[in-house]
Amino acid sequence: MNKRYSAQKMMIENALKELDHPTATEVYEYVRESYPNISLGTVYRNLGIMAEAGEILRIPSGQAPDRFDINIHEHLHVLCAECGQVFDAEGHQLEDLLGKIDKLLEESTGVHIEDRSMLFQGVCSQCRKQ
Amino acid sequence: MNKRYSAQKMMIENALKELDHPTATEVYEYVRESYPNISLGTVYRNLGIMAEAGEILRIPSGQAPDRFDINIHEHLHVLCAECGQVFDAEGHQLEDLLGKIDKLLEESTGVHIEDRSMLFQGVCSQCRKQ
DNA sequence: ATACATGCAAAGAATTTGCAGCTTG
DNA sequence: CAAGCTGCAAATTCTTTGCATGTAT
Repeated sequence: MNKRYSAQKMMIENALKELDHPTATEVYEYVRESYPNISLGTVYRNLGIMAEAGEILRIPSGQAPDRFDINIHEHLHVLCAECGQVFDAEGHQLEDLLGKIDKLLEESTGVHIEDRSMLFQGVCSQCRKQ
Repeated sequence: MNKRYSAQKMMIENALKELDHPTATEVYEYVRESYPNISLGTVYRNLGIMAEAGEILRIPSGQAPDRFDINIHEHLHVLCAECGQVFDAEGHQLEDLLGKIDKLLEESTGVHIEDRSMLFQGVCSQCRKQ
């Protein structure tokens, strides 16, 4: 999967680093500034491949376009339902709580938890003011 | 929001009770068996309204169609990656931990959490034996 | 009555895909 | 050179919406 390293893929990776949880279109527009020839299809293709390979994270948001995250590190996402912005959260307290949840779930369901995807939603402080 | 109680809405609610986390299309097909005239648009419209009103849960899944859950009650889903079985989990300990996570997130991100969708994955005890 | 809901079909948005041509190893 | 990737555009898939008509309160 993704054997060759194209200039496009590098630019897409770079865009993911520069932008904050961008959508495919946002990545497209960012890369476009320095490389106008790139196509949206290529962006989608690469994001899909990378997400599939576990190199990046896909954040589904239901009614809005998916967002992508280059941060693989254990952390949670909080999505503002109003403006669509994604906030990151992490910390040892959070990890602690998540670990306890895993344990509870393993006890009650017998499933050995290996993976979790969680999305929290609400309204951010800025949107609440409006 | 949804002032009138149409036969269609009742059938959609019933479908949500009968089916396990169905997609809009699955609801449509279920209702259709007893009421062939219902339209997919109506199903989407009602699911959207109900989700918006907090009467049901929308579960975004990224590349697949969204799923809907009539169970508003605090509970988690644990999916066996091997056999595909979905386990439900709930309890006051779990709620306690989730509440704490909400609080932490609100403190660190400023977002007032109103909704969360979480999916845990692993291998169930039965599949582990094989 | 009349405000709201429906069915239908068309529109819209997000994402995927087929294919010919260019690129990388 | 061959396998893979790109750009383009058309196709798919999921979801929403406009409008004329039906229906619950």
